[in-house]
Amino acid sequence: MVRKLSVHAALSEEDCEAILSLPYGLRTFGPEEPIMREGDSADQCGVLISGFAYRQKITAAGARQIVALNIAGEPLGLQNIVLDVADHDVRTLTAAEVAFIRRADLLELANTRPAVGRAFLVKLLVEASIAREWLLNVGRRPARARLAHFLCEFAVRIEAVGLNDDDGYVLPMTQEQLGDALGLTSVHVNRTLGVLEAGGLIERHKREVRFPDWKRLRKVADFSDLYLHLNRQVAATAP
Amino acid sequence: MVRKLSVHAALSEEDCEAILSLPYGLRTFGPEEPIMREGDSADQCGVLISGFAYRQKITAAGARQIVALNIAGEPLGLQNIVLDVADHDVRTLTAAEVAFIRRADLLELANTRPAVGRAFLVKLLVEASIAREWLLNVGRRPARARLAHFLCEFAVRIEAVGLNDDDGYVLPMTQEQLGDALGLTSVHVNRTLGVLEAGGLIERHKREVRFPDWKRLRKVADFSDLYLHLNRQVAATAP
DNA sequence: CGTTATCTTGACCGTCGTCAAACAGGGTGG
DNA sequence: CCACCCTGTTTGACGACGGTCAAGATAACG
Repeated sequence: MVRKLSVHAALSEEDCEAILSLPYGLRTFGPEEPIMREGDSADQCGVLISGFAYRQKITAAGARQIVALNIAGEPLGLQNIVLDVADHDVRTLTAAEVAFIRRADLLELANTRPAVGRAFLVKLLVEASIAREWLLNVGRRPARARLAHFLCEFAVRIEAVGLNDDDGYVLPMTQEQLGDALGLTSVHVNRTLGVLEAGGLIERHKREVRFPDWKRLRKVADFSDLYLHLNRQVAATAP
Repeated sequence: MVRKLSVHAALSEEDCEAILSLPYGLRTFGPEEPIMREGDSADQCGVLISGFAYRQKITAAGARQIVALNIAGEPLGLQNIVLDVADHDVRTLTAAEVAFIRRADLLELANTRPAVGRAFLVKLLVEASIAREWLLNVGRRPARARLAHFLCEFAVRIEAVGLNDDDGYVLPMTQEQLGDALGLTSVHVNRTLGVLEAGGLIERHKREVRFPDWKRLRKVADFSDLYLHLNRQVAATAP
């Protein structure tokens, strides 16, 4: 279950068990509930066991930007390992379960089992890479490509952990949340979805999205999965 | 000199010397030269000894987004420690010197001296935090606040390493680069600079910028330096 | 069934982009 | 020393992409 963590770095069975044997507290959340808040000084890290979560920042003017999406199996407050104060909110998107692990335990584990520490580091770096791609997306792509890119990324990411109903998926978010992730308004997201649909690039029933012409969508989205670093090509282990 | 690295994490003298004693290759760059390219599989990391650098990504349509800025003293290709292929370009902004260190050496050092590994981790996390703030900035703030925010961040960051000529600084970049960092066009950057100047929020002669009313600028920019994690409040060391 | 959140659609407007030209400054070479 | 060019800055006119406001249509939910 938590083994999805090993998507990026090869972890031995022992490593996995070591993680699973850590003391943790399991909490259940409903949809749209806060997990951590900006300004919190947390001494715990979380692992998302099931469901979806997202990270957001808010402008003084009240505008919201969703800065990351998290899928079941991904760690949540990894920042807290060394930074004392959270610089953004973490919230559930859907109902979700989160396993909280004490920072000290995690640090110790990383010390005794380098492969585990490595796995966390990879996760961190991939998240940073995704943030950079989002920056490009929000800063430089027009709405249609921007939305298409998001849909592609989501497709690839959930397929990597086997959560997709093949050929498509149901988006776990409202159009308003979609807009907040893309730097658009919900109204414009709605219209742009319509454009993609009219162009035969997506099909949808309610929140379910399918991709009748994946190749063309990728092209429109200017999507390449290089930045997701899915190939597991983790650097050679230390000497 | 390289000691600026320790801005975020307390490093002992020994740690610093251990870093300095690593074998490295020093390279000198002119302005606007590539340091690493997307797709490269580098086995080296760099430390920016002097000058400024930036990271960029390019759209298929040719639009550029600058996704990060690097100041003298900051590490450059830290991603390469565990990720095999670079997902973005790194280029010099001004003339600069870069010390290249082999990945293996860095990994070994991080193993033998936990404080050093910790320092790198903090750097990584702070960079990720900055990326999130940029995402908020580009996605949700109008041009005036967006530009003001950038100017504030730059002021605080270079002051943290003592590179500012007190009360202001000279921006090491063209308005076009500024636009590419902010998701704007150079034309609009120019006009927005004019607006800030007309409002008495900044003064400028050529590329030198001064801040006659720092408090008001901060307010307009909606700037809080929390996300820069400058307070050195690094989490308690491992048990 | 009523109540609420979400989606959809329309009309209108503004911020920002595009295209283009003029201008300033700094190097270079004749 | 001046003509020349190249890069960067500034300014104008115009247009478009996306935002705002508001209303109606669908669903979800008690």
